[in-house]
Amino acid sequence: MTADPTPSQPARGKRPPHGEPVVERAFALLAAFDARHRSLTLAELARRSGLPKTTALRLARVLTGLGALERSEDGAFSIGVRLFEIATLAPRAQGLRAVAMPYLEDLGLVTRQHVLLAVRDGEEAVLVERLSAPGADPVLYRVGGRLPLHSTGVGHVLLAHAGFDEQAAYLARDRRAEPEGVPVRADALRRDLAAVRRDGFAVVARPAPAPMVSVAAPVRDAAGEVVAALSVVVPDGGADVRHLVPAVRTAARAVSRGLGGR
Amino acid sequence: MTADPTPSQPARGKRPPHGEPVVERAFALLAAFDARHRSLTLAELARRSGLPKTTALRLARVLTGLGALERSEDGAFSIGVRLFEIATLAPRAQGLRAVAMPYLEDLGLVTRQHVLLAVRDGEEAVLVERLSAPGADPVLYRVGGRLPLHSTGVGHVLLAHAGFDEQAAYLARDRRAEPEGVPVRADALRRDLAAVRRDGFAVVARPAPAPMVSVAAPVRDAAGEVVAALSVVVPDGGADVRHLVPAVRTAARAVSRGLGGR
DNA sequence: GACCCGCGTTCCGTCCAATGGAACCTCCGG
DNA sequence: CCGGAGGTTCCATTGGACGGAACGCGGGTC
Repeated sequence: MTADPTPSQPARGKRPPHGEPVVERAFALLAAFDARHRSLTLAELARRSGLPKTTALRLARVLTGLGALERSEDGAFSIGVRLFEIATLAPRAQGLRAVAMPYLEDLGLVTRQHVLLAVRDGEEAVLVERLSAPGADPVLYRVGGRLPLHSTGVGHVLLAHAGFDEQAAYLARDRRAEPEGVPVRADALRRDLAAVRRDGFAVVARPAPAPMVSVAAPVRDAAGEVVAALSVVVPDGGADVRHLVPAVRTAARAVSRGLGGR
Repeated sequence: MTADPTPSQPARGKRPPHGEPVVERAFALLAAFDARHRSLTLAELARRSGLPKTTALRLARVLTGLGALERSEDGAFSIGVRLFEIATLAPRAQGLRAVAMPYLEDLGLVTRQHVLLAVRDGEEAVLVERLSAPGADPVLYRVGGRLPLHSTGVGHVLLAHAGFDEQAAYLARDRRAEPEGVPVRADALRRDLAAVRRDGFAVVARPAPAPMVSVAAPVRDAAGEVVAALSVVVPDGGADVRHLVPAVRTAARAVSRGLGGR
């Protein structure tokens, strides 16, 4: 028995010392999708989530059974409608959107360009809604996508009203470049944010692909806390955009009132 | 060992013979939320999901860490923005919505009432988008909510183009009442569905709370499969609603073209 | 036509992550 | 002062999760 014709014993099923908790792994599968990858094969899913193929398959099947994922006839996975259904119950996303929608539409009809509604999640803003007029210029951000806090109108509003500590942490670390490599000066940004708090609105210009200007205002909840920001984005024609300020602020206050705030 | 001074040994940590898989339990927590319960305390979460309090807390914390749930200062849980972000990647929900939006808006401006966009999920329709004109009548369904397949315009369209087996199964079993208790005749419904397939649109009246009529048409993908339905809902004034048919069909075809279909 | 590669899938021996009762704290209302 | 409910930590136990091996298959290369 020294010379074994099968040199390696089977050694089936070895769980490696440290596996992340199951739920986190399942979530990693969901997180493997992004705007450029809305449909993934099992192999892609396994690669992008960093999970072994077998584990990815098992979990993906469970998620498919729950409706969180869907599987098309060719075997590819995508995010399921059931997950969308649950996500519509998020107070800060769909809940907010529901009360804001009419006012956003009004604003869109008046300005005939883009209207954005965003909330802050950590160090970025998440776009909750975007309305774009048919003739409007390039498409900037995607609903459900993330925007940087510096360099966008809604970002400035959200950052200006963030908690003191969070704001300080952001300013200390995260002053990367954004449009095409221009670094953001922390002290200039700090002054801007103070002005936003004082004036109740933000105006941010972006030379990026096409020159655009954004006018944004805060949305408050019943407790007076800033919970979202709303903005219009128009082409920067050098003309005066200040005349948009009253409309944007009025719309933001209307939404706030819809939330029970002032 | 017959008379034990401490009658019950500690017996800590007893895993009951059958626990559902972890992922399903985590999902049960998410599924505990609904339109009337968008914010739940730990105790409510445990009750509604059927999980022990301890387990509910542990899983809810994991989900909170992942961003699927959020916890407010008063300790209540709600669906998180991160989950919304992922859900926007669902091709059949947000993906569809993105291409349909402009046409829905056009339709809304023309009819000045409600515009609906829905997909089928099992034996129900899920509302992907709803646009309501400011002056429009009562609010019927919620984005992300579910509609019955019989008794709604989009439902008829989706059911009419469902797979043969699924349609037969639905007709055999599920002819419950809907508006206020009127049972649906299977044979009548079957005739209606045939007409929908033949004519390319559906007209469904509802006496329910206020009398409304819905005109719906199918949306097809690149392969020609019906993947969604789109409709306008207007008050039933006895007037002719047929004049809405061309507009609805045109919009539906425009969306289909946007999906790469005919 | 033999070979290789990548994908999706099933199988199953191993073992650690998940489990939930006990116990403690706090905050109410009576 | 006490009973009840909500939220939390602790921890002994074990069954569900794990993933390498192995297979069938389709498509590309030599």
